[in-house]
Amino acid sequence: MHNRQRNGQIWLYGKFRGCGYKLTMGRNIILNVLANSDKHLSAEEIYFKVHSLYPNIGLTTVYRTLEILTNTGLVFKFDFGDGRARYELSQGPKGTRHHHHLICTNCKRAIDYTDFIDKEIELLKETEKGLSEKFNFKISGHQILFYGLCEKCQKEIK
Amino acid sequence: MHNRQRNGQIWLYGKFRGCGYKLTMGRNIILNVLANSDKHLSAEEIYFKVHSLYPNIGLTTVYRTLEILTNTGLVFKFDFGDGRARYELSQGPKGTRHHHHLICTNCKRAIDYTDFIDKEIELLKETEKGLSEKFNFKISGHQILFYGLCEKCQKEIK
DNA sequence: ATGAAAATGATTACCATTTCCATTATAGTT
DNA sequence: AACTATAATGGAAATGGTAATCATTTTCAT
Repeated sequence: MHNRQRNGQIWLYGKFRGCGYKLTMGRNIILNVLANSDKHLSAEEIYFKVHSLYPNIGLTTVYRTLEILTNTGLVFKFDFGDGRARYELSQGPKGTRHHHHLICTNCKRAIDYTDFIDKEIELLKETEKGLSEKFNFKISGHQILFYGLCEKCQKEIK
Repeated sequence: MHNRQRNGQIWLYGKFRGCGYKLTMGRNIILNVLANSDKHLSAEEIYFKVHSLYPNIGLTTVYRTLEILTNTGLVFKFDFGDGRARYELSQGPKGTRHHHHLICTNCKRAIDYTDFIDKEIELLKETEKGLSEKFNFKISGHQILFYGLCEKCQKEIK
């Protein structure tokens, strides 16, 4: 059992340890939850999932771990404007899984999309280069959000 | 004096009244502050500025007015990820002043840029069209953020 | 000027996130 | 495997931005 937990997300261990952090049970389970779930979970949602697997992990640890993961770049932290942050693993075993988001301004739900990403990425790279030079800004990432009304909310509001 | 206040941002009145809202002193001053200041102010910053001009306007009114302005599209509300929302007028007397942001992950400062916007906008329009169709999503706006280290923080951290 | 409706501000409530600190677990070294 | 310095933990309380409440005041069409 102890072993099963530990074998969950082997590919992450190196990164974690490499930054000088200890790999604890709590952190391991949080990584597992992130890796095995649908994307953009809130801290509280993560806490509930973690808690159901391992009840003596506190919300504090979840927040702390998410902060570390965000700072080391293992996890992306998003703010969709509903007052709670969302977190998702920046890459899976199959490599990066970059995507952008569509946010419903009514129900706050987020849809991921990877369509059109290729063309976007190409433009973004160019833009990043230009911006880096002009503002002497070292760019490490980007976030693209489209706001609007989802199918369901369009009907409800009309 | 009363008159001076009232003449500040004439071009906005129509929009405001057109939505069925009354034009009060407080709202007028908040609009003036937004129109005359550097961009992306937080609610509290707006409150302080408003308060120095007209001390009996409360923080509640600032929040309420900003909410109205955001809902009616007169103001954009941004979330740069530091826990407080930023607000800016969506257009000035000279028309729209759309721009994107560069956020320093260290000092949280935001830089506006309008360079490269044209090419970006073109791509975004295409993307919006594709996404609308695919997800049946009625897109009303977008937000593009680049994260990184500003010139100053690059030196300090190194 | 008048009155219905909307706006106001002070306070309180809310809720996500952080801080504090005494206790416990980790991992490198014997 | 036991030891130890150090980092990690969790519960409770604090924080801080924003929203709700409600009695009072202001706005604006008449």
